Amino acid sequence: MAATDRGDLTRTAILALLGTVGPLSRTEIARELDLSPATVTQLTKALMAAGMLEELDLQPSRGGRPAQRLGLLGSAGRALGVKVTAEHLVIVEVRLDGDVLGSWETPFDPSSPDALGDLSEAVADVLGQMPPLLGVGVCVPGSVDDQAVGTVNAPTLGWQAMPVGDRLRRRLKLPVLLENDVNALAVAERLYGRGRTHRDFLVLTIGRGVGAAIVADGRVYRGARGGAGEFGHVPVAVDGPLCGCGVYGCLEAVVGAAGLVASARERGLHVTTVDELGALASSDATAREVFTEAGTILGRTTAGLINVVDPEVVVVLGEGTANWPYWQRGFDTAVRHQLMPGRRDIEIEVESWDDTSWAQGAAALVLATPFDTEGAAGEQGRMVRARLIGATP
Amino acid sequence: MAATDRGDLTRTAILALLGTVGPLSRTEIARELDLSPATVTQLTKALMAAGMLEELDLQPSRGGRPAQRLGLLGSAGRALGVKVTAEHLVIVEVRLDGDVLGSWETPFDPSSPDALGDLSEAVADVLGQMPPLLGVGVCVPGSVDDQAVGTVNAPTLGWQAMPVGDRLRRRLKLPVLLENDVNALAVAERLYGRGRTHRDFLVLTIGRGVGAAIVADGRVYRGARGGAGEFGHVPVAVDGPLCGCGVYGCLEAVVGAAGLVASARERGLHVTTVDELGALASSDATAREVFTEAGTILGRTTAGLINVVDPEVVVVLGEGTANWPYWQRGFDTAVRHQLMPGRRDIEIEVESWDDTSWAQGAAALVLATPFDTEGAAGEQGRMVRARLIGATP
DNA sequence: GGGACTAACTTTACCAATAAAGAAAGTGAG
DNA sequence: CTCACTTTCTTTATTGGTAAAGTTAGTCCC
Repeated sequence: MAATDRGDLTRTAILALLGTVGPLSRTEIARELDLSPATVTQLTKALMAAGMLEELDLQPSRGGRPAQRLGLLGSAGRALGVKVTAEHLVIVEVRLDGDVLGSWETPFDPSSPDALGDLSEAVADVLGQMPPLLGVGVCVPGSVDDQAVGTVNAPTLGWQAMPVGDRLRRRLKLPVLLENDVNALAVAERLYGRGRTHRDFLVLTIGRGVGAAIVADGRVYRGARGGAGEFGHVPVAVDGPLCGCGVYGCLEAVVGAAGLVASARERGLHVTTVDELGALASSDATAREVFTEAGTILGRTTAGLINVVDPEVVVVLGEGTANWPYWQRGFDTAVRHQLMPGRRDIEIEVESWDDTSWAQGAAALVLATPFDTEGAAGEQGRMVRARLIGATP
Repeated sequence: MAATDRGDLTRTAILALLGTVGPLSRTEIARELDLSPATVTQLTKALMAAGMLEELDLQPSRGGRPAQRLGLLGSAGRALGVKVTAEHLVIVEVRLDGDVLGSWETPFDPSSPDALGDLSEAVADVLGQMPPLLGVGVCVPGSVDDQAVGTVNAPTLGWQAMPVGDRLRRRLKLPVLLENDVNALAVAERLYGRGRTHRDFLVLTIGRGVGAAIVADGRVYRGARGGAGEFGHVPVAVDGPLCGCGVYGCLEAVVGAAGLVASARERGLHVTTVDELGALASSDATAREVFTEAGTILGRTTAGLINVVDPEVVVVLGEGTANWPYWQRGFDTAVRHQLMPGRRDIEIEVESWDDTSWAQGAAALVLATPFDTEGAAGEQGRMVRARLIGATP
């Protein structure tokens, strides 16, 4: 992009790279960040002079001069990640290398008149306990209009044009990044998961809602108004159940948590949550059938998306993956059945999941900014990078 | 990206910009190409010294120093665009500003043992008649594996791993760019159509097949293996008709040309082509019903895609648009019905279409390379730019 | 007609990154 | 031990582009 306004982007990218994957040689850094060796030599020299990097051991030679590994000196960056739901907040503290240092959970009412104040205070409380960090990432089940400002539209929370970013920044005096929850997961996946080796992939989430994030050419695609990835609202049934979005027959209404429970009750099962349904499935064929059918519908719809987007890998995440073995029967056959020939070998991977995964995604928003070559995170990203350079003694 | 290897990218971008939209002031150029005014001053100075640009009239002042418009001197670039189908080739000659200078059509048999030889000769014949040009763009109904090489997979043509690019380059001694046909249309749209004002849009094509191209952040998204946009193979019916791809119930099998005819005959109409069906529709309600139903299915599926991709505009193109008034009844209501609230205001535009439109898209591949900041077109793109700089006297 | 203002350009100093060429530090074959 | 070769890193000259601070040429208003 620019020649001079990239700020410390490249410098911080080196620090962040070493922070996330551990010591590397100069050549490896160059390869990883798509720089010339000359540049890496220059920048690492500066970083070493500033006391942020040190030379470590020599790698055994592979037929030429042995590689000199470089390692981070001093504290690696840390960030806070916040997941906002209609009932509670989950906050995690994550180190640059992905290690979770701590997690907190508090009840939260997004419809309270001063919801943003409550949110700010909850985060501030956690912050009080710890040394300064790079920034705070927040993910919400909705769309983020202008990422630089952080205006949130989230029907699930009853939020419309909520100035979440602005408010948090004023209270916390830290860079604050906002993003849709599924997109945040995709950022985390790009930083620590399948994205390290793939530039084009899909992240699918199942749980209360159903979502998708599209990673194209290594970047999370946000769409014209930050609303890309509303996979849950692809129509799958002409006269399907009413969805929370007001439309009938959305995928989410059919295979989301509420849809599963409804479908189970229609079959005479007395369950009120997906967890109960999952527990029942080990012994009850009808319960398994509910999952299988959901898997079939999800699989068919996913196949369509794969045909349109042509990813290398699909990663499945979300609370719903707990019951994945039951989904899988239907899903696998449906996907393979509906994929175009030549794409049937696509890898579909279900990754581990726990309660803090969403919040970890949010933290990744901050920890990924040093790699954000396009400067998409804007002003907030620049601030994060400035803190990374400034923090290490 | 790089500092030094961008070649003449910016210089050619200025030439191409003036070629496509006509004379502009330095400030306008800077705005359009996302450069600083200083850079534009420097580069235009060089281009004027080289005799490629001239200063024209002064624009009336808008409160400050009046803008000095700059215009191209000498011949603007021209390119050839080739559309390959199972029956014939359409070739057009297009000037940088989008003007079509000529068009040719010849029968073509892709299954002939020397199909690539036939193709090369057909293009060479046309080339023989004209002064040298920037390059040749070729679009095919299929996917292009490695754009730099130009290896084509196109089931419709019976082509698998066909080295089209390689062969043409050797015969023509010109830069040759290959692309999927719908993606090529999207490039043209980006250069001359809605893309001039929108960075995120969808191109939908209806006709023999059904396709889509996704333009995200101003770039045509090609997917992991160049196979993005296979919208025609999204599943829409559980027990639908068999599609050419070997799967049952694809959108294309239902609302593609063959699907429409089949559906019409099921209803007792004696038609063998969509053209006949279209002619009949003006007087026959059943024929109209066929289109309306197809429009409904297309609309519902498109709404799903819009929900996932969140574009600003959708452009509908293709032979099938001739009957659009009949599709529209079903399409419009289905789309509005299935779109998430807040997206219902999306603009859907049907553009004019003629037999050479596909080939014009192919030519746009070449004419757009000067703007291809990411250098996606690789070596061939660089050659096109070199020719643009070299050609103008 | 003379400031105050504004928009369009230009100059200058500088910066980030590169290519190209070379130095450094090993391996392995004869 | 020496020579050819490989890989890693460094040096140097150069490039493409920028920000910041002019300069130029108008308008508008008194």
